[in-house]
Amino acid sequence: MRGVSLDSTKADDIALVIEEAIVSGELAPGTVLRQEQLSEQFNVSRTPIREALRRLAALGLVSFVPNRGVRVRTISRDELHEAFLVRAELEGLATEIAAGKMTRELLAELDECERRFAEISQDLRSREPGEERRSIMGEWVRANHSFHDVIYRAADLPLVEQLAKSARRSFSGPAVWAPGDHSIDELYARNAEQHRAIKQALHAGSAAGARALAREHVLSSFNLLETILEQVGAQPRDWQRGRAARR
Amino acid sequence: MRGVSLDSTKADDIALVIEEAIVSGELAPGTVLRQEQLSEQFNVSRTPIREALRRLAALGLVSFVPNRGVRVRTISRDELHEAFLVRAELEGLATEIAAGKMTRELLAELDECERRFAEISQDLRSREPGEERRSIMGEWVRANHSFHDVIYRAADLPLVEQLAKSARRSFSGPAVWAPGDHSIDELYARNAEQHRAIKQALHAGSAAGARALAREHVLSSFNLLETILEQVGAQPRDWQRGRAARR
DNA sequence: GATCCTATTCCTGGATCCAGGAGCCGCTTC
DNA sequence: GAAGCGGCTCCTGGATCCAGGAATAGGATC
Repeated sequence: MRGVSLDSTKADDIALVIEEAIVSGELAPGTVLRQEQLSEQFNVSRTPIREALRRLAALGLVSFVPNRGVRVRTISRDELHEAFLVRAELEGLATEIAAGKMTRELLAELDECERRFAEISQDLRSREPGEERRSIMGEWVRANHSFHDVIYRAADLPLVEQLAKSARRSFSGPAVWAPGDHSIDELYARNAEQHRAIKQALHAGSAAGARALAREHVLSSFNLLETILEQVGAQPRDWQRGRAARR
Repeated sequence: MRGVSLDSTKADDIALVIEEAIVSGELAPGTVLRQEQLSEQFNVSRTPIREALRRLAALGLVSFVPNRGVRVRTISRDELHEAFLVRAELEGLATEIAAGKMTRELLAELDECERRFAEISQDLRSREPGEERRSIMGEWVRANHSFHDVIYRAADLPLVEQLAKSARRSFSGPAVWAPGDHSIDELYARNAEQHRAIKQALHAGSAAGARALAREHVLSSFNLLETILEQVGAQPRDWQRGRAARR
């Protein structure tokens, strides 16, 4: 395994790797995770694997059925909606608090992130759908996160940050929408505009404005996302109790 | 162990018991949890204990230091504040959503919970400080929870509910404040009033009003709590890396 | 007498082993 | 031919065993 940090257990390392795989969409929702398979994949015994899976289960990334194993959690549209509602409130809160704590350095950093994000958004929209677009999309997601991370840093609310990120995690965006779809261009444009507005509100020190903007930013992402999902025809499957149910 | 539900592993059962012990304050913050001690206490091997501890660590109830064990998480005033901020937003959200979904049955149930809560609050205030007061306080906490639970049930937002409860959990109220202290009588009175107001807003179907009331309800609890903690003189200890750090 | 080094002990993390539950397949029986 | 029953296999959950890190106490050295 690359990057095994000192002062961490194998279980923790493995949990992080699996988590990353789930969030990135590499492990599709519904995938069954076999302890033995994972243990040989990571060259460890099943013990740390089980501890890692316990952790992921507690975080809600996998669902756990006693004596029957774990599988990557599928998320229903309702749950997705809820996750966005929560994020909207928490990001609103964090941004409100941040408004009163922005230093000159943080504002500069925010400007830079905003600029970069706008640049990448523009870049993305100018490209034709295709494979190279997918790679840039990774950049886009990262830039998006950096922007919000600056705000979290300013707000200095670790718990809020952790919860919001965990809610953000519950939806592995790029893994779902088709990168070769121009209908998300609207998302790029709108998001960039919203980031700009949030940035300005923070410059102005407007706590209430920043909160409202951040909240709407998240909610509008959900609305747009929902229409995209409808077009793509994503089908959230219920899977409790498994395979060829009946017949 | 009492109440081992079928279709659950020992690790899960144990995690729940320990969680309860932590939340109720039976296990004081800072307590070191030894695997072997727990294993003989529950009459199991260390394996399920470790899995239970992993789960609690993921939930944030204990902090985990590799090779050095776990201890019950101490919470700083800042963290406590944050937890209340989060709860305020989430309860506000849930209550807003609930406002549009209240059925006749739910309203009746809410009335009953509100009535009971007011009754217990009144009962508590009329008593002199003492041991019997502590037992009633348990009733009070339960009644308080039931009231909010009705709202969560109406809102039908499991994720929000889960997160809010986890935030609520982060502070084990009755374990901290002294039951023989009349300064919290104000809390009882104010909480009862606020419950009544929230109930009325839900009857009126006022989503915005219900949200604001619920949010302020939580925030005001924190404010009052803070003054009480100051009186009691609670001292949140940092403990990272243990004891005699450099004299 | 104080400090640094070392050995011992304790405890956690990981590996391996064993028991039991769940699904499946084939056989039997009606 | 279909349904019910019993055994087989796979896989998880739990117990036990082993290795290594951390703290401590004791001794050696300055």
